[in-house]
Amino acid sequence: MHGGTKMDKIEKRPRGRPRAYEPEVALRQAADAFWKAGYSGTSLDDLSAATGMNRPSLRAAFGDKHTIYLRALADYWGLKFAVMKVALASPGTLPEVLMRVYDSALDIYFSGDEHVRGCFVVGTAITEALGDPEIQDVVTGGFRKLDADFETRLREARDAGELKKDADPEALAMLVSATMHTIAIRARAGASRAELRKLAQKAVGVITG
Amino acid sequence: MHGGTKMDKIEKRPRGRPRAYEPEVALRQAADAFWKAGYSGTSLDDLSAATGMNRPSLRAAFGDKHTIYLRALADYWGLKFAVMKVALASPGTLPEVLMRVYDSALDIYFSGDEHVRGCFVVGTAITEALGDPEIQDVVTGGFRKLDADFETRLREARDAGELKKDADPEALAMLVSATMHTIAIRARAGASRAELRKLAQKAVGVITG
DNA sequence: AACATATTATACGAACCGGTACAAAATTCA
DNA sequence: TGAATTTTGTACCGGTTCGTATAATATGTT
Repeated sequence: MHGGTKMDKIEKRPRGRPRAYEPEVALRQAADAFWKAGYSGTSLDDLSAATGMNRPSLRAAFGDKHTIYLRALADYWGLKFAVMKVALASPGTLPEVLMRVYDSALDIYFSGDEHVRGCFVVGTAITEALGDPEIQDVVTGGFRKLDADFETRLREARDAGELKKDADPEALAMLVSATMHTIAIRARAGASRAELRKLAQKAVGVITG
Repeated sequence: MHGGTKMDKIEKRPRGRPRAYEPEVALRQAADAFWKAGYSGTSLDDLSAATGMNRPSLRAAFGDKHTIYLRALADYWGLKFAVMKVALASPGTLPEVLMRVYDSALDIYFSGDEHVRGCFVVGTAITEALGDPEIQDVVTGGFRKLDADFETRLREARDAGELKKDADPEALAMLVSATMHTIAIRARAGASRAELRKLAQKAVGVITG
């Protein structure tokens, strides 16, 4: 539970008073707070309560509220990219792979300790994106990457004969993303995991012909 | 510019000091403010500035912040339902009708005086839905209605021979909604109207076979 | 033991927040 | 003209928000 993966932190302790938190853990807890109530709906006191750190420590460790949010957002994209990469590279037929994509996404959307959370980007960044170019850029970049990854996999499927020869990988990738987006939205709106999985199955059925 | 549509407001003036605003106009201006920055990101002072009304008047006329937001949300759904109904009942082939659906939605999403706004629900209500059951219910109800309207139209199309006999109207309706949702999200993330229209065309192509 | 260093904890400040009391203003009615 | 009625505008309230200055604490170094 505490064992290190690489060198078990034999790093010489730094000079002063030791930290009372682990940066990675605290940042994840901060992200959880944003995930629940959004950027504007989360105060520094909320972050303080979520992490156990007081405001000055929070500031010293991660910067101001905006910076903390951007870090949480970047971490979320990192997780999503990694999970999607694994799912897209998994073996099986195209429908199986796509269902693995959606099941992996649902794992994230329903990863809250008690309740649903939906997608961090759709649930918190989309609202802020209009008035915050920095957030907007990160969001747009992430969508572009996922679109491209889906399209690549669909092109492979077409070339492997899993789709009709005249199938349009770009168009189908848009629908794969669209299905992801509708699931993200509906999760936050209260739909059950079973319901969303069924939706994904129907979408995959149409997309793969 | 000021002429009435029905009876030109010959209604006898009420007793006291006359209102300095038109309730419908003010409510729309308040909705615009929420639309830009979200529920948590909009203060009563913001609403006051947007409507020209001071806080006490705002309160007396429409209730507290939460109530004002719920009214704006209900009005938005009303507009969206009406516009979708017109588009779905319009003449033409199924692809033409669906493109009219998306063009109508884009009319709303790009109806801001200066910038894009995206979908009011996706852009502002989804973030709050998790922690606000009242908002969540309204959002879910709206989605359900639109899903049903799309499905009805698709079933008609199938029965009219515009879709394969074994087409699944429910599955296709999910994809019609999903495409709407991805457009709503991407609009807020900064995509251009032309780009989104192209996306819609590709999606309609796949959906209608 | 004394000092240097890094973090934590408390407390403060200025601005903002949602909401409201109260007086001033504008109108109708008698 | 003056009373009644309704809205507006100002000012205030308690609480929150973000940020920071400052003191206390816990460690390594000499």
